[in-house]
Amino acid sequence: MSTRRRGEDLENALYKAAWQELSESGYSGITFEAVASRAQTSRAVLYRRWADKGELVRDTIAHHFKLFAHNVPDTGSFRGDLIALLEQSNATREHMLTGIRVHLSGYYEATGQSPAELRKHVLGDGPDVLEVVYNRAIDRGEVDPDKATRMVRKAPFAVLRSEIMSTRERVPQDTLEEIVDTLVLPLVTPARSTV
Amino acid sequence: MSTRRRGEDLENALYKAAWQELSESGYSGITFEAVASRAQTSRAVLYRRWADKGELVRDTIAHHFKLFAHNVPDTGSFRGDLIALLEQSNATREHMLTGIRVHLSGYYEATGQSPAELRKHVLGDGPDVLEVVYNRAIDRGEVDPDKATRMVRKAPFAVLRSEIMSTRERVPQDTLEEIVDTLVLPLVTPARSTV
DNA sequence: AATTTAAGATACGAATCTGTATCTTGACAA
DNA sequence: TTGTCAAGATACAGATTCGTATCTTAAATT
Repeated sequence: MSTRRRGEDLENALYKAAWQELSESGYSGITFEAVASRAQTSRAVLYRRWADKGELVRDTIAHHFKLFAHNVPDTGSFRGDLIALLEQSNATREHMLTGIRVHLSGYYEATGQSPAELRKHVLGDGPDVLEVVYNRAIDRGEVDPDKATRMVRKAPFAVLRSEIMSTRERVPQDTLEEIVDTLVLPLVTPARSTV
Repeated sequence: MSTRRRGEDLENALYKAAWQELSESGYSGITFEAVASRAQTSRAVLYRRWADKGELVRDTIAHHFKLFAHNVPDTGSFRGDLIALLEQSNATREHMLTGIRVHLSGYYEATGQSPAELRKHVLGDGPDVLEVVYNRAIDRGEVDPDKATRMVRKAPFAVLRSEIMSTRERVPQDTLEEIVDTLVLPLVTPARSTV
């Protein structure tokens, strides 16, 4: 009657359940019980894979973000690229990693790990996607390198994060475009006069 | 032997303990047990005041932020006012309310309250401080009302929040000024030509 | 000084979570 | 088809938390 899941199917179901529990309850609130129940399996299945909460949480976070490795968008325009990046961030909720840090206060204490270690474990240390996009835009003359300060570059992601955190929802496409059009472009576009 | 605390003394000790537990463990992790223990009293004392975790958490948050009511700065310039607002936010960590929202995911589910309701309970609903500052600046001609969109107004606080969340520290004054000078002022300052 | 109030200690049964162990039975491979 | 492996169910003792109830004894009030 009931099919018995195996391999990847099962694994994915476990991670999905664990992620949901983690999002709702945080490190201190997540339980093997709740994860097993949500995944419609038994705790034994979980204990075969993870010895304790620390391992479960660490691997769950890593798995979740491994699914959504960022790729460098190439839409032909800076505006398009940046919106695409925000879309990725919006869809994959990678920014939640920062939010989740609040959620994980107990994790660091319990495991003795540092946020940096977790970040490395989760994201690896590849090249900075955002920098690629900006460099291309500067080459094209779409962006004034002097105006695109560190602060300005970070701003749209900060705003997106803030938006998500207060609504707890995915941000609509309009808003992403509004962020780029009203916040970023006016700040980084080179003065038209100097041609 | 041991003096027995009463009234405000006791109340403050309870709130302090509860806030610390809340910060570390979040809504799902906080327990009457732990709070009582940390406050060096017994659970009975807590149950006399709060019927359940929801009440305890709600009042704890409210109490914590009531200590830091915002007042409207009046420095004479828009730049000064905005920096002052950011300083207040930076100092009182009111922005943590948003961060804590992540921490409270379980709270909303458990109580059926909305973030807006909690915010109202915590901050009351006085006039919007930020709006006062902007209106004054518009009257002075320092700010172009058409440029100061909702998104632009929110941005500096989003950036500050983001900065805090990733460093878990208070943001230095330089950074606050950088936010205002490189992010906000260039966006909202009226065009000089139209005089 | 007498009275009232509530702090703080202790105990309770119920519920939940932990970690482990055992058993049956699908799913897969040889 | 047969054998192996692990999914999933169930049970266990121990720990923790819950909510309540009871008792004493400081600390305020009268």
